[in-house]
Amino acid sequence: MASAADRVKSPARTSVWLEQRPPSRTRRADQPAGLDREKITAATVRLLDAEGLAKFSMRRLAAELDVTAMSLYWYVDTKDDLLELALDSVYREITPPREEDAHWHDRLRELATTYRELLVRHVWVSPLAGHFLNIGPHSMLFSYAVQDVIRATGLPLRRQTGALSAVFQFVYGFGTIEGHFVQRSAEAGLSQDEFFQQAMGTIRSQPQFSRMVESSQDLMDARGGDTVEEMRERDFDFALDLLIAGIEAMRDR
Amino acid sequence: MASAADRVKSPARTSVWLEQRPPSRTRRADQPAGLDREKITAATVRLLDAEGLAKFSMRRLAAELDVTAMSLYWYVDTKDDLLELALDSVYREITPPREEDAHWHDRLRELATTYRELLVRHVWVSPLAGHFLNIGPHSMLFSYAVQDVIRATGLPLRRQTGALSAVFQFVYGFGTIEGHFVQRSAEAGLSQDEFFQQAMGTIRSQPQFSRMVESSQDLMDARGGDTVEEMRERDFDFALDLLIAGIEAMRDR
DNA sequence: ACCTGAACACCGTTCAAGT
DNA sequence: ACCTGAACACCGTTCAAGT
Repeated sequence: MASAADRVKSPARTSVWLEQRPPSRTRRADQPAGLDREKITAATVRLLDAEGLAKFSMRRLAAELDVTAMSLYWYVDTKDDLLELALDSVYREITPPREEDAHWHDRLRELATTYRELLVRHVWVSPLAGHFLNIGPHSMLFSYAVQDVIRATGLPLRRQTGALSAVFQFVYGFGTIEGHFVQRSAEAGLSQDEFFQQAMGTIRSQPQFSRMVESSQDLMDARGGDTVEEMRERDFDFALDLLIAGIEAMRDR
Repeated sequence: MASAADRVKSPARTSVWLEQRPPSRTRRADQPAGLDREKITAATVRLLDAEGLAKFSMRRLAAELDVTAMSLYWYVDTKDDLLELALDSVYREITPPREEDAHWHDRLRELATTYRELLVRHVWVSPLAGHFLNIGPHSMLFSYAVQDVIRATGLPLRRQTGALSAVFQFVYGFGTIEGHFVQRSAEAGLSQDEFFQQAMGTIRSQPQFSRMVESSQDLMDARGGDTVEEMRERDFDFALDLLIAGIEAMRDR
């Protein structure tokens, strides 16, 4: 039994960036609402930052642009296309450090930090980056910057994809969790420390969890740092040191 | 101006696992539809595996259980609660390796591999694990297994959270991307290799990408392995070796 | 105690029609 | 070329009502 979902336009599109249509859908002076892809994309990013991925809708975006939802479909085929455009556009914020003479340790640390900050600043990037192909021009530039740094490690070529994966999948995971925590704190109207204390308190008050919390108390105590942010900073720095040390060790093996 | 979203039940719930109500909502013989939380959770996992997170809805699940959507709300407060229950339940599949005498290298590799497989088998776990607190009983057991392994590394206590983060955030990111690729291939009705070839072909055919693809051709060529799966396997193994070497190096520093 | 039907306030998207 | 209104087939959730 064929459902509507089975009747797919030929061929199934996997990304906005692979569409054939000329990218000439740009603003013209006589356009009624003065829309174009850039304007729509910018508004999408603004809305996603302000209200989150869950609340974002074509109708909500249209209202923001003083237009009906349907007019957006003149510039974009689907909501997913729009999200892909928004996703790629924020990678512009990562300006690859072009000081090629710096030690790769520092270049790697800088790139990892910038990426982490991007994921925290735009929490919606993490789910979307996991979901789309992410081959837009700006994310491509980022991924080539990553490749450049890995090349500079001196690892044999056949090891480089694995090392790249170790470092940047870590940063992706770290930034995802961090961004989520920041967002939850803000939603609760609390500082990160207040939110952390409250969450721990609630968990500890549940008898079924007390045993588990105790067993990891030593880890928490030894983590060091007075605030949640400080602890996280130490963890991130140490993890990067660990990864760098790992790369050195594998290179000399 | 107060919107409906501002009027929040006191206090804002952050997890099913923190609800106060007695967990006594269990099956009784005389129940019309014979439902209970376990049955509903199991059906949720089945549906999520079969049709994905995007297509999952309360109405769809209800149909699967031969019941109206509203009857589900007797057992669960919101759709999110249900997703949290489903999420935690699959962590049951990770049975922590209880051979405490094995070398921590092997225990870490085994735990990482099991976690990776979980993320690939249930692609919907990755977005949910990023979104919820993930403090259910089964995920707790997993996270304590992780702590045990990290403890066995011999790293000083204050370094352990950072090392834990490096290893398991990497696995999370790796499994997320892998699961997504597997899913996309399956949706397109292609093997992973066919899908990969097709995607590369499409990208290469776009003039705006050819320059970029070329620049990373050497990396791809050197990656080794004849199939996508083989290349991925090598990358994963190497990344784990790198992380283990990094831990050793930091311990002796 | 458990389940249902009707209703509310939303979605993404299509299509024919307007300017 | 660009934008709209009406309509379709969906959502999650509430609430009063049934058994």
